[in-house]
Amino acid sequence: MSKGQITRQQILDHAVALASKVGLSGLTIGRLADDLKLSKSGLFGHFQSKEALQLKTLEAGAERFIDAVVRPALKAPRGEPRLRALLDHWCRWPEQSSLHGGCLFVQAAAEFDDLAGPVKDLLVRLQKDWLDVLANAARAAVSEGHLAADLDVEQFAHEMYGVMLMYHHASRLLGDPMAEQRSKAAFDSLFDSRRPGQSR
Amino acid sequence: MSKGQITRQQILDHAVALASKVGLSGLTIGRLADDLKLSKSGLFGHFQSKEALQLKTLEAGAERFIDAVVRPALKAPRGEPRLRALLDHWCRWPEQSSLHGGCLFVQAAAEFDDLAGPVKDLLVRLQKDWLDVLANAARAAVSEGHLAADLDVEQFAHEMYGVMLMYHHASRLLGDPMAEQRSKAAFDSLFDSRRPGQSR
DNA sequence: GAATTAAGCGAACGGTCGTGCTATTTTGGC
DNA sequence: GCCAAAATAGCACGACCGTTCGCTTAATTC
Repeated sequence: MSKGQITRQQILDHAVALASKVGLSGLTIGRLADDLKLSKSGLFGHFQSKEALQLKTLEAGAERFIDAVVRPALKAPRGEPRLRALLDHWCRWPEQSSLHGGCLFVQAAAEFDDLAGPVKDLLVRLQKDWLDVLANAARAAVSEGHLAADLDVEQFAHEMYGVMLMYHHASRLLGDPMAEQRSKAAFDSLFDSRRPGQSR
Repeated sequence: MSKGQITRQQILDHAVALASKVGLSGLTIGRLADDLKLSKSGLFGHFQSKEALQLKTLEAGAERFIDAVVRPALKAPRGEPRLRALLDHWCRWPEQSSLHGGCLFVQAAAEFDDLAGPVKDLLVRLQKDWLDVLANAARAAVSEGHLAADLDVEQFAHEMYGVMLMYHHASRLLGDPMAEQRSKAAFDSLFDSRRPGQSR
């Protein structure tokens, strides 16, 4: 890997962490350069615009997300254990990836939800991919017999992500010490009400 | 009401709408002044700092929230109907209050979740109040016999807000046309699994 | 209607923003 | 060890940021 690619990677590492705190808009080339002891123009040269930096930062964040959440969860057995692992790893992924500002995507979602453009497009694609991951895991749980055969897996993924979003909100903004417990309970009852043979 | 208070109110009206799009940090005195055909300094004089403007904007948003969500829902009968009304009005409150950028508080939550200071403090207070409203409505549903007597009402409020957050995410960021339907279904099953006499 | 206060304007301040240039240094292949 | 190429620095730019000041105009009070 060439020198340029190395520093580029270092930049993105820090950019992901910084953006999790201040958002992709709050992400600033000057601030980034100061932190990394580069000149503004030197750093700028790696990307050709701020928008490109934002896009690369999102992509880098997605890679870290896969490493911290998706891949580890794949080690858990298909079905219920894997779904639980996805929830667990999701709750821990910001701190585990040293994102002291919480989940990068939750942050970005609020910023870009009504700001059309390439950044939003990428973000939407990533979030849909994530919902697909959840839906596929739910589908596997169905075929394992852990969830009801007639389950709407997209609906399940939707509700499961809702539990995660609320965890993020409660733990980060409200500082609720019961946040994790609450979300686990929410997931439990979500799961329990969809078990096979459940009266619905 | 004096002249000053009138324009001050107009400023806050627009500030709430603008902040819902660009956030409380993206909210800019210059932009605000341009839109309202005021001078920057003239507008600035109404508040003495940007932080004060942010605080007043949050407060103004809270008033509009109460008018658009809480008060209308109180017209519905206690118990299940009122809970459903809270969900319905919450989903519609951004557009109903012409917040084209979605819920001001969801936006602000992402911005300030790790930015200590008076703005975050106020936001946290408002969000806790909102969860209390939900919990109290759930408590009423218990005493009406619509929900199980041993229900953990705070837990219920937590899960219900999660459904709302996911609605916001799905409808605004992802543009999912099924968002409302999904959230209604999520609420239904949340509610159904807590009915009195439900096996848990 | 005069006196007093409030409201708003315009210009300016020091900063930081993203983004261009042009040099200079560093790197890597020969 | 040379030389082209890549990486980085330095500097400047226009724009906008929050904030301050002194001034004018408008509203309120007596």
